[in-house]
Amino acid sequence: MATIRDVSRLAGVSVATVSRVINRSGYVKEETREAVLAAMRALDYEPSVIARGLAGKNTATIALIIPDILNPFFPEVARAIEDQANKFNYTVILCNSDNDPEKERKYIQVLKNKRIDGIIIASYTIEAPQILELQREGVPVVAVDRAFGSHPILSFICNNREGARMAARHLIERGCRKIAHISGPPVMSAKERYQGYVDVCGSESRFDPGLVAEGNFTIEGGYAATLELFARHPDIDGIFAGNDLMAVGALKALYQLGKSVPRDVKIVGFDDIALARMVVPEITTVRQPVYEIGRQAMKHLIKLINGEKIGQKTMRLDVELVVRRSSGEAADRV
Amino acid sequence: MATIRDVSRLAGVSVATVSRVINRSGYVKEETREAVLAAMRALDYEPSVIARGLAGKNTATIALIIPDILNPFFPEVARAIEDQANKFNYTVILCNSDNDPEKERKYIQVLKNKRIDGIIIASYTIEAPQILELQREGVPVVAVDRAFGSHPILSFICNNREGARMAARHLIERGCRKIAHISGPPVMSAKERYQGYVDVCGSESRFDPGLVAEGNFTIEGGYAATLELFARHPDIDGIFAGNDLMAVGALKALYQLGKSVPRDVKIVGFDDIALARMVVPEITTVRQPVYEIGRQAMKHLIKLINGEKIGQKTMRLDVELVVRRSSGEAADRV
DNA sequence: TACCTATGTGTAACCGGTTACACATCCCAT
DNA sequence: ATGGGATGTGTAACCGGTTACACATAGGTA
Repeated sequence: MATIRDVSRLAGVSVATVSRVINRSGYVKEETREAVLAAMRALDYEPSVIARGLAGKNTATIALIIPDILNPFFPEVARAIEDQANKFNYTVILCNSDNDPEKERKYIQVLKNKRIDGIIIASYTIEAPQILELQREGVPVVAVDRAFGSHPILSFICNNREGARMAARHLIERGCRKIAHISGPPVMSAKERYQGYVDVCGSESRFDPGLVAEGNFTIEGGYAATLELFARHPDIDGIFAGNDLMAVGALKALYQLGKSVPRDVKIVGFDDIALARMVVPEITTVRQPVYEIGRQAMKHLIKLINGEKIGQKTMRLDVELVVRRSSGEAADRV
Repeated sequence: MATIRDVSRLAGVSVATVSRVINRSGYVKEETREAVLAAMRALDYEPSVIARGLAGKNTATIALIIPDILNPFFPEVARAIEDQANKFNYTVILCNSDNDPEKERKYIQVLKNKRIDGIIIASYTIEAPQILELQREGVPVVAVDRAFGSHPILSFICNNREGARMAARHLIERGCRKIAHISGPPVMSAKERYQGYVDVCGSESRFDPGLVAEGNFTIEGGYAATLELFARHPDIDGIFAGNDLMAVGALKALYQLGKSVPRDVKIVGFDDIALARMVVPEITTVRQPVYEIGRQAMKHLIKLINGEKIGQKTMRLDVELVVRRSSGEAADRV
């Protein structure tokens, strides 16, 4: 690998000049610039990221901290971010935090030590003070799937409450009279979705707090919650699950109970992960613009890295109801 | 952040001595060692990974190159590797290559420039020469889910052919008389699985090359292949899909065709990704020890990084048949 | 006693970039 | 003519580690 001194020697200039050409900084005569570029090409030279990192420049590396890549929601986030990062010649370090604050802290420590340029974080556990501390230390941070109230933290999140309302309204329109909700764990997005459900169904005459059960955002949780709900209310005819995984769990439970979806019970999920289209019947769901969230997160992280002053607050993206078979009217063999 | 010179000053020794303590290299008097350690603790010192990287040492970073994290097989690989890497204080850069050789080449270029310590690669497209070239340049490489014949390349892969035989035999045992195969794209693992299927079913009197269709390892592919197969042979009663995704596609197609699984048709997949347990009925499949493959890959990559001389060849791990509902005998409402 | 080896530590160069500062021109306004 | 800003380039220090080499001392052996 050629070094900057090799280039400077070949071009007959000093390393400072080569550096100026590379960084488009300071003054360089056009002729000199071309000579340097020619030398760089001739030597197939590429500046060492490590060396520039040490010299205080960017390392062209960002970190993505997520709870668990095995949760099918996160590969979609990761892919969006990786694509976007790639476009800007950034490289992504993947960190699974398992929602373990200790693991998170350790990771952040290591990442700072590696002088990564910024962090995109999707975590239920991290709190505002920790992020503000990072910012103070000069590490740009963008949050996704999580908001931090009025703290000056840039975060991209979807309109959970409105999405939940759309889901509930859709079930009502499809003729459901008794609509249950499988909620996520007590984290922001789950709470907002619950709120949306209550906005629409809370005033119904048939409403009952027993129509809500917690499913922890997992298939198993959705399965168990569904069994629990039907034990309490055998006449439930609509389920709004707080995410698609739990909707799939509900589907399995209903199959177990001998109920037909959508004939006997209609289901709506949230997120629109690929899994929603993999099962039979395909699941009606509220589509989060995950790819767009990833794109925006990365785009803005780069702005922060480049020192642009941008307003740091919660950005809400619109959701969209995607109607599929699980809430369809047609008789169904399942 | 404290530097090595801060530590050396506080401990009253030279930076060389501090470095010796950090790296357990050379001679250091026990007393001195303790003084240095105390100073390090007092200053909350951690050596800069960037600086050691520049000075020719490891960067404690490895890269994982996979085709696409959206393919549900790869999050499982990624998680195993990340866990293991973490345990040894390594950090993982995630690279989606989309099986695009050009993208792969570019990534490898960037990774070399970042002086990563090694690469774990799962790619259908990369060929032996490129890996051997990397090795020559001093970059340790381990392949997973892919083998390179007799080339001195360390790779971890499962026993595809034997697994396929187990799947086919299982279908026969469950009473299937006409067993079709949905094959993957023309890559090594798919070919081996196809071979295993032929080993068992090729000699059956009812065997016919028309019982094989290609499904490209995707749900859509499995779906289309199934429709195609049944158009040719409406009496197929068993399907061995080359992976779980295609098995799920087959499931959807059979539902479409009004066939009941497992009553009319039994299905066996391959891999045992989480999805196999998410659908109804759950899919019988040949379990690849993905986590173990990841563990071994990382473990051996570290050995290579540390310069240990280890035999570099293909390591095959055993598979296991996991019987679930899709090949069960009970009548089924699906 | 003289010499050798093992032990212990410091100095300074080096990894490959960036950049503050110095210095030299050139051109223009006064 | 002259002072001053814009332009152009080089020298050398610096980022924070590693390590070759030099040097000092201690203990053992011939």
